Amino acid sequence: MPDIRLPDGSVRSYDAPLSGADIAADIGKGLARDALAVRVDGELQDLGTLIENDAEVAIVTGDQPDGLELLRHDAAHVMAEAVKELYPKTQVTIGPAIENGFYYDFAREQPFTPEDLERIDARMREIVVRDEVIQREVWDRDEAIRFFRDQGEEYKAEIIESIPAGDAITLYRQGEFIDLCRGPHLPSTGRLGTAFKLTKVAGAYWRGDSRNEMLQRIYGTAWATDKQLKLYLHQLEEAERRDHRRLGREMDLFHFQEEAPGAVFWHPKGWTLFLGLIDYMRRRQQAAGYVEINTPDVMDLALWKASGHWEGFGEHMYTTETPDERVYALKPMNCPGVVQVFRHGLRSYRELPMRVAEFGKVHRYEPSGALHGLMRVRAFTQDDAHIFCTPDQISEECIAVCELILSIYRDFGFDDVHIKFADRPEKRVGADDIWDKSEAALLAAIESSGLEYTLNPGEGAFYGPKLEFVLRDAIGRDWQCGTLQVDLTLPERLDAHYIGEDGHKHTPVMLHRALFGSLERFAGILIEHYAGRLPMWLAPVQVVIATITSDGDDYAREAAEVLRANGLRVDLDLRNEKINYKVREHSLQKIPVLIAVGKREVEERSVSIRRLGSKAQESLSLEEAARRLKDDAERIGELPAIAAD
RNA sequence: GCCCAUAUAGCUCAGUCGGUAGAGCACUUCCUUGGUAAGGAAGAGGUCACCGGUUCAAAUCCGGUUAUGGGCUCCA
Repeated sequence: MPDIRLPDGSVRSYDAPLSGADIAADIGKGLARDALAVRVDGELQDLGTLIENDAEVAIVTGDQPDGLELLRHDAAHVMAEAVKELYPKTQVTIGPAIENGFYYDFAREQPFTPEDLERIDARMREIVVRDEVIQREVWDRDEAIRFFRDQGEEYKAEIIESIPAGDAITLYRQGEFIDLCRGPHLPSTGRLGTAFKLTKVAGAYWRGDSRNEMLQRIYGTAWATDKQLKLYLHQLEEAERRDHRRLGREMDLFHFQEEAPGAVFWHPKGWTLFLGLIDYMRRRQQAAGYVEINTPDVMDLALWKASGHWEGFGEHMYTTETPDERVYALKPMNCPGVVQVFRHGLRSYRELPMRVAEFGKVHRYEPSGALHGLMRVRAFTQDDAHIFCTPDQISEECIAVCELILSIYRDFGFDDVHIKFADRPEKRVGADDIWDKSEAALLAAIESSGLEYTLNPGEGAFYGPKLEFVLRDAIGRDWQCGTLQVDLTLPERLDAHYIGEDGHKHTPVMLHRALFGSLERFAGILIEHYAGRLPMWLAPVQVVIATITSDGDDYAREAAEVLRANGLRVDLDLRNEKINYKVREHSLQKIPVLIAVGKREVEERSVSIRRLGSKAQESLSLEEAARRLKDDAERIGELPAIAAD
């Protein structure tokens, strides 16, 4: 005779076991209609599962995160059912819910075409209308394997085989379609509703292993209501508008061309942004006690053999062919070069910690399919630094780096940075006890800094564990930017030492860190983050002075000189065009400040200022304007005033 | 690297059944001197990514290469 406690604290007593569906119906008609599943004592279950004892029960609907996830998972099942109906020879594999939607991986010889997607979409809607009951069944493992084998579903059989013998297997049946699934599921296909859309076909390796065959993955998005779906699709379109590749073209920042895949041609405006970032980072590093060096781009391959990079990444390194017998390599990393500077002459413990920065341009032959605008290139500039220190200093230095990174990110308006702790990978150098030490040191640092982080097991660098600072692009793709790595191995391999207090040689600890990570990538992220509307201090052109009639030309030139003398980046627009035209053009170019100069301004020695995103005009004397704009341009860390177009 | 798709003027895109290429914007020149998101006219601009094949004839059909896009794998 269960007493059911509901989320609002109320208790309902029933004199017989009943299901979540019964409870929902008892509470109200609307809830009965919207109910997707039920949470019993915290555990998500099918709506039809009988509740026999006292329990805390919450009815799950599509407007809750876990309800939405169920909906998406069911969308994957319904898609698989549709595909099996339309293309019976296709094998199904796995199909989970993901952020914003779902996918299902299919094995089929012929590729799915966009027309196929339309057919599948239409069939899915039929299955929703059919409102097939979704039933949970418990099967014997071996029987389940036999069943799927008989159906020609080798992949499903393989999945079940990897489940320990003796475990019960749950299958879910909807109409003619039966799929292996842990569940829970919606009570029937009708609950899926119509707020879904198939978005794309892509390749994906079976079990995520590139040695395996490639399956066809169909992606879709699914929501609780049509309104939410529409909103999401609209957001996607908006995000496309801020794609850095598109803005890079529109704003004349950079380009790529076929002769140099994965390498950037920076145009004057883009390079101004790039230099602005370096300039900013130099100041931050100087303030944080770093020195800066520069090391050769091309060095003898022997150096990378010693470091271990050649062994691990030789396939991704550029090497030279010269009249020399020696083979040189284009640097894919800065660390070996930095170590050469450190080990040049004797170092004392008194010099530690020694924080050595380098804006190093590195070349890596990345797989062709990995290239992606500025985010993933084959030639990029790291704001790299290596901190040589004693074991005692690790923790303090790591904490300082974390604080520096986050402080810098805040200056650009990134306040929700994902931090991941990546520990030892399978392919690595260095003894396990060394790894124990460096992992513990990095972990202690992140713990004591109080930052939240997630684990990324086995994803560390080959020489040490790392923290990854992850930022997100316009359409939600994550990119690693900053990184901090503890390395107890490379200094030894590259023969770096210092003389300790005891007068003996010791091997220093080396911390590798990059804050932006790749200048190219960070610039790309920034462009998307600001939707091209860079804050004044970063904007390649900060002010455009536009004349209204040619009578203003001389005064406009003079005004430009005054502003430039105040350190501002100013363009002049003296063209024989109407002011409306000029306003439109420079607004589209996302110039932060537009100054119009007409008869009135010439007479009053004033300027009329219009800021990006606002229609308001402000009239100031030239001197006052110069003072204020200079102030604005020097103000770092404040978001630009972004108004909708 | 793997799967799928795409490649036409600086940009965005048309181009039917295979018959030697078109628009808008941008650009140049001229007219217009206009007060806050597109003033008017004229002109110039293309080895249809590249290589090969089929054909009397290829932007169009076929094969290959390269690059790009979306994913997967990888990312010192």
